[in-house]
Amino acid sequence: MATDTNKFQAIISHCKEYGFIFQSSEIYDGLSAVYDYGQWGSELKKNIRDYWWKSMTQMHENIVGIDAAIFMHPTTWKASGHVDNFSDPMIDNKDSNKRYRVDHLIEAHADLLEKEGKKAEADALLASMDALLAKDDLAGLKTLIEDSKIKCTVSGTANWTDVRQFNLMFSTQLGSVSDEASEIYLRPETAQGIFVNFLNVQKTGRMKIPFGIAQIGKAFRNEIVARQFVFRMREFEQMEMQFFVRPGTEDQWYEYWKAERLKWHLSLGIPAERYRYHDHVKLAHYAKAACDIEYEFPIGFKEVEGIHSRGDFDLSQHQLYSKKKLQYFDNEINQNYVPYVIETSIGLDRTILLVLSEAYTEEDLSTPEKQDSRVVLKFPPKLAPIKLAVLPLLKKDGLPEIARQIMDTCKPHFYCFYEEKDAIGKRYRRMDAIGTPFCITVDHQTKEDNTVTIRYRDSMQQERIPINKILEIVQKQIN
RNA sequence: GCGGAAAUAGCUCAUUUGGUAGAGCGAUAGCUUCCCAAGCUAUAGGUGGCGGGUUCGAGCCCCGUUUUCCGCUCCA
Repeated sequence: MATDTNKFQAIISHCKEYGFIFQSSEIYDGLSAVYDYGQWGSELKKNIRDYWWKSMTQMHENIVGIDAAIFMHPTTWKASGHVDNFSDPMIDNKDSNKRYRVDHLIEAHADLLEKEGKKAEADALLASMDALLAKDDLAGLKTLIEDSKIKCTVSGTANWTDVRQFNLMFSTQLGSVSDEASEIYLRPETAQGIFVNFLNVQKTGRMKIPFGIAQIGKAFRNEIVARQFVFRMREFEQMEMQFFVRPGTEDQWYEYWKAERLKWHLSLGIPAERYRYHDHVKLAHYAKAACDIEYEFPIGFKEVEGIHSRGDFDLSQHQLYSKKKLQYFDNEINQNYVPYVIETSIGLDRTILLVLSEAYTEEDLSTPEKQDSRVVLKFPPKLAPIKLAVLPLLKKDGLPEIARQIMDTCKPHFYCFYEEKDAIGKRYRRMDAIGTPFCITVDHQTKEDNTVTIRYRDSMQQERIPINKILEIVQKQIN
C-alpha cells in the first residue's frame, strides 16, 4: 500500500496554517479526535455539503431531504441494534491483544471448573460475577478475574488490562432531573432519523417507490481509537441517503447506486485510479450486501463511502418496537410490504480530507536564475472557499477604487476576496495556498480600456478580459 | 487498548554534555514597486504542552498527565 506520511503531515500543517482545520479547544491542550473547521475549512465544507445535497435532491425527482434531530427516542437504538451490540464490559489481554467480553471470559472459566468437578467453585464464581455486573463494578470484575487466575486462551497469560465498559454511543440526560428513564443518546448514525420518518415523508410527500430520503448531519461515536486527523473523529458529519425499493429489486438498485455514487466522486474531476470498490465479505447484522468506495489517501486506500443493501431490517425492527405499521402499498402489484433499503452513506469530513489530499500540490517553479516553489490547493472551482480575488496592482492612482467596484459587482454572486497589501506575486501565492481559482488584477490599462487580467491558479497563465465579462467567466467555471 | 516516536513563535526548525531562548519563512504597519514568494524600515508573537520531582540552577535529567503521528488491534 503506497503511503506518504510526509504529505499527510504537510496537509495537516497546511490546514492549520491557512485556516482550514484546527484542533478543538487547542488552548486547553485540545480534545482527542475532535476538530474545528476554520474560516476557509468551513466554506469548503459547506460547498461539498451543498454539492452533495443538490446532486442528491434537486437532481433526483424521487429523492427528498430531511433534517432530523440528533436526539432520538431511546428505543430507536434498541430497535436498530446499537444498544445491545455495544454495552458489554470488555477486557483485553496485553500479550495477545485479544479482547474478551468479561461475562464470556468468566463463564468459560466456570465451565472449565465444572468439568474439573469443582461445581461449587464454579457456581460461586458466577454468583460473584452477577453481583459485580449488577453493580457495574468494573474494578471488582478485574479483581475477580485475577483472583480466579483466568488466563487468555491465546497467550496463556493473565496479563490483563482494566475492565472497561465499551459503548460507542455518547449518553446524556434529557430533562433536568437525572434518572434512568431520561437517559438518551447522541445519535451514532443519521440513518435512523430517516427510518423513523419513513411514513411521514412517504405520505406527506406522496412518494412512490422507488424513492429516497437524504439527510446531512452530525453523528457521534465514542471510538476507542480515533486517529488520523479528521479521518476518524468522535463527532463527525454524515451525508446519507436511504433508497426504498420493492423487495426483489434490491440487487439492481444496489448496483445502480454503487455506480452512481462513484460517478459523483469522479464528477469532482478526481482520477478514477484513485478509487476502488471494496466489497464486504463479512456482513454486519443488518446487511444483505455491502461495499465501500475507497480513495487513495496519502495514508493509503481508505473508506470514504459505504453502499449497503439493508433489506427490510431497519423498518421491520422499528415496526416491531413501535408497533406501528411501516409499510407501503404498491399499486402496481397490489401488495403491501415493508420496503427494502439501499443506503449510501458518505463521511463529509472524510470527503473534505479527500478533496484536500487531491488538491494539495507542492510545485517547484525554479529557473536557472532563481529558486522558487509554491504550495497550491487545486480545488475544483465549485468547491473552492474563495472563488475570486480582486487585486489592484498598486494601492494608488485610483486602482483600488476600480477594484472595489468589481468587488461590489461580484460579491453577491460568489465568495470574493479583496487584497491590496504586498507585491502582486505574493498575493497570487497567498491565494494559491487557500485554493482561490481566479485572481483579477486591476492595472493602469484598466483605466483606459476597462480591461483587467485574470490569472488562473493551476496554470498561472493570465489573459486580458473586459471587466463586464468577469461575472460570466467565473460563474461558468464554478457551476 | 498494546508498542514506538514526538511536543520550543502562526509554520519549519535550532539552542553540542543542565547556566534565565534564536533563525528562516510567515504576520502587522509604513516606504518603494506597472503582473508571480522583490527590496528597505519598524513592530508584534514563546512563564519551552501541562503538573510535579531532582538541583544553587531544568527547554535539556526523572515521574505523571494531555495531545499528535507511526505500527498492531478495533472499526454496525
